[in-house]
Amino acid sequence: MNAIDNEKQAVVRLAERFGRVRDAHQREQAEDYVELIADLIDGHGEARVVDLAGRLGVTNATVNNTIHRLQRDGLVTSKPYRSIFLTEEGRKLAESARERHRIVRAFLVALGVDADSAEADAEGIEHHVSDATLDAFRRYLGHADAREAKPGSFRGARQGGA
Amino acid sequence: MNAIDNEKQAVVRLAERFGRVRDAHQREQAEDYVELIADLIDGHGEARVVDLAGRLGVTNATVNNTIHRLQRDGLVTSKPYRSIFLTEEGRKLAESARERHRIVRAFLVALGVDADSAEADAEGIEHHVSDATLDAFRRYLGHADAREAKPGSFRGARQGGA
DNA sequence: CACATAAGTTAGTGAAGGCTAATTTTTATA
DNA sequence: TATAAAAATTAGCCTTCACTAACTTATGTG
Repeated sequence: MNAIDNEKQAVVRLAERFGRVRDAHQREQAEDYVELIADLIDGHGEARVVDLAGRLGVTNATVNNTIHRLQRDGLVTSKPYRSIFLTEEGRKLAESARERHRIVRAFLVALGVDADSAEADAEGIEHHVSDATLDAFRRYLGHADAREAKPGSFRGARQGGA
Repeated sequence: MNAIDNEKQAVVRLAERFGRVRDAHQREQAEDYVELIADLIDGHGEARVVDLAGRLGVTNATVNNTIHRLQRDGLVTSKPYRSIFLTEEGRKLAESARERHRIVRAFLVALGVDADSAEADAEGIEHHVSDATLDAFRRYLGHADAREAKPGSFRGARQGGA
């Protein structure tokens, strides 16, 4: 019953409570946005439309539309011509998305996938891993760490083939 | 340079050639449809709108729309009020989707994920694994098979934690 | 064979999510 | 401070993908 579990439950409740942000694709987009917004705030001090647009590969106008949806759904706040902030719920969603992203990426790297592919695939996979799978990834990382300590054993052959 | 590689290249060429079926979400939907159509043809002898609708959880009308798009994009053929067939290109796409699905599912099971979660997650993950990651999964399955033969070593602890 | 039911299709609606072009606001700088 | 550039917004358009309701075609059974 740790902090992450609490957040996970909050996210589940959130998903159930809000009629909107209901189907998988919308949830994915919401997660991508709040995760990116959190990263921008941490890295730049603020998240602006133009930064999101650049990183997501869409136009400012598209980001603007999406931000309005996210605001309607209670995940972000922003006043016209000002930068974007996460609500408490948005922050929780971002945290849990980041955590999954981090684990998936680390898992793929531990499995022997090159860093670029691992990052690219983690981006897509993070939205589709159940708790059961995420736990399996965590377990594997635990064992991989243990093997790291006493070298000589198998750790994913033929790294870097792309 | 095996048969699967040839198909993979064909799929890549297909994706590049057709202006349509261009973005990730559409590609995923196309893969889901052709994979399901292939399964239905193998299992029932034919793929009908009503079967697709039932399995995908959408209405007949929605399936109809999508089938028209897939037909436009050269992946399926169907005459009004008749069942649906895959084109050669559709069949190749279905094959490669099935192969990825199979590997992802087997990999998750080998990692200790329960069968139901593995199946559910594979459905989503299969669309997001690069060749590099798929190779890593295959390698792990190879090693897991080897360990299977001489028991006693690690094979994913604490199975069955939904 | 008639006709009820199942399956498939069409028409019309709506939201999501993308774009461009035009406009407004903010910011930076000459 | 005036003004140019950057950023944000709005308006209008498009496709996808979902729905319901109404209709047509196929199918199976009395």
